[in-house]
Amino acid sequence: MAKIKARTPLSVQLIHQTAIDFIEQDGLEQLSMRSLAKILSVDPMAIYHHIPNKQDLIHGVFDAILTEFFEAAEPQKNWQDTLKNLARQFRALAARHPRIMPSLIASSHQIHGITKIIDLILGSLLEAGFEVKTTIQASDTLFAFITGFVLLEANTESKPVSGITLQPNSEPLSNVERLMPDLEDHPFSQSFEFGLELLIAGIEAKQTPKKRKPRA
Amino acid sequence: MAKIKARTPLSVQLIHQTAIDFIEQDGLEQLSMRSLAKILSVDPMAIYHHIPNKQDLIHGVFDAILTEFFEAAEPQKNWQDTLKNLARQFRALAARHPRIMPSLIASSHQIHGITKIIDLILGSLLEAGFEVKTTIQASDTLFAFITGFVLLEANTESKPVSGITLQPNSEPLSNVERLMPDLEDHPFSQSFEFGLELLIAGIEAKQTPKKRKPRA
DNA sequence: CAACATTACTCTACGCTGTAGAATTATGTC
DNA sequence: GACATAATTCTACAGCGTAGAGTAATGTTG
Repeated sequence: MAKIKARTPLSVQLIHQTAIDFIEQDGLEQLSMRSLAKILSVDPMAIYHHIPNKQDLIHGVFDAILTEFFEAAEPQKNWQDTLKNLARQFRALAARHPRIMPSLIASSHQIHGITKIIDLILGSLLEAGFEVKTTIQASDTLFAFITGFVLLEANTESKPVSGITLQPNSEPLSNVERLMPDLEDHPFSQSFEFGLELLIAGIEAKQTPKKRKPRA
Repeated sequence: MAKIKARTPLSVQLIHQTAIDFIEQDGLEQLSMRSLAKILSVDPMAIYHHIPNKQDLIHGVFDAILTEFFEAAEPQKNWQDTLKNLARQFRALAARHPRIMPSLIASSHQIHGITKIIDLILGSLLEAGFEVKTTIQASDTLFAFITGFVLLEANTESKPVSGITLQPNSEPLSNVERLMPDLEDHPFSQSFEFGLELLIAGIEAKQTPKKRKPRA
């Protein structure tokens, strides 16, 4: 009884990609080493020959996803455009991976790629001539806005859009109720651009006059 | 063999409070129905008589925590102060519950209290005379900033502060490395105030002239 | 080809999880 | 005391992550 299966050998990349597809389809909470192994037509423990444990698997998935981002977040011709592009690309990534990004953001510590994003932001601002203090403050603010927005958007989209879950509670939530049609019509892109432009303009206003133009 | 234990009867409140204490001490990932039951000196299944399942338990904990917030987020004498106070109180809540709030924010959909916060923000802006469109955009932006910031702060604090986990990767992360002393010295409060003031000022600038003062 | 070393994978098992359903105990009412 | 109802416990199941030992595939050397 010869075995017919000429199986493609397992690899870290294949495992990551399969996990990404799985999560995007069924959600992270459904992902188990066993369910993943089943898709790979492999014993669950085989995965452990390539990846030390489930946490590392998930972190690996996160970092794999983020490499997509770095390819698109190239520096632009001024720091404003660089940061705007960075923000938009991060949001675009979330649109491509709507079920992975929220978890990624929620556990952003320990993920190398996230530190790299902060590094990009810091670098842009420093190069633009901002003081260290302003740079840190602006970076924190921008990073908070971007990640918070992506999370808000993902959480809102994933909730039963029509017929928002209004518990029969005492308080009326009058504004959300009253604005519900407007809220549903209003595209998140506009809110994102609103906040992004507002922040960049506000940061721009903090530039110390002497270095208005970096030197070019 | 008479049983001596005059046990205090279980209740939803007691369960929630015990869970809160547990999570704040050992982390949400350590919380199981069994570990919680052990602290309550009760069979695990006893909890199910008061709470339908673990998800509801956690959501209950989240909403319980948020009631603390609403007591402190009273309206101030103008919309700017109301929103600043709301933001600061939310951050203060996160400081009091550093291990619960990140998870709360990450799964903010489905949590009634979160919808109530958005309602507060929307209400403040509407009452201040902003157009519906601007109100929604400003609300989304502010909410994103606040939650994103709290998440950033919590994630940063919980990571091994000294000796940041710099993987031996190719890229150097030069800016984060170079600024590390400054980053560690810089208090998050300052970044938070920086972003908050910047956003409120930016939103203020979008007020349509005619309604500069609501009418009073 | 055979013999062996190394790598990749599978099998079995353990202690943990959430929770369904039945059995039991405690409590309140008459 | 008798009974109804509510609160708690017992037992059990399917699933989880993964340790450790065993087996099969592959590569290397004669």
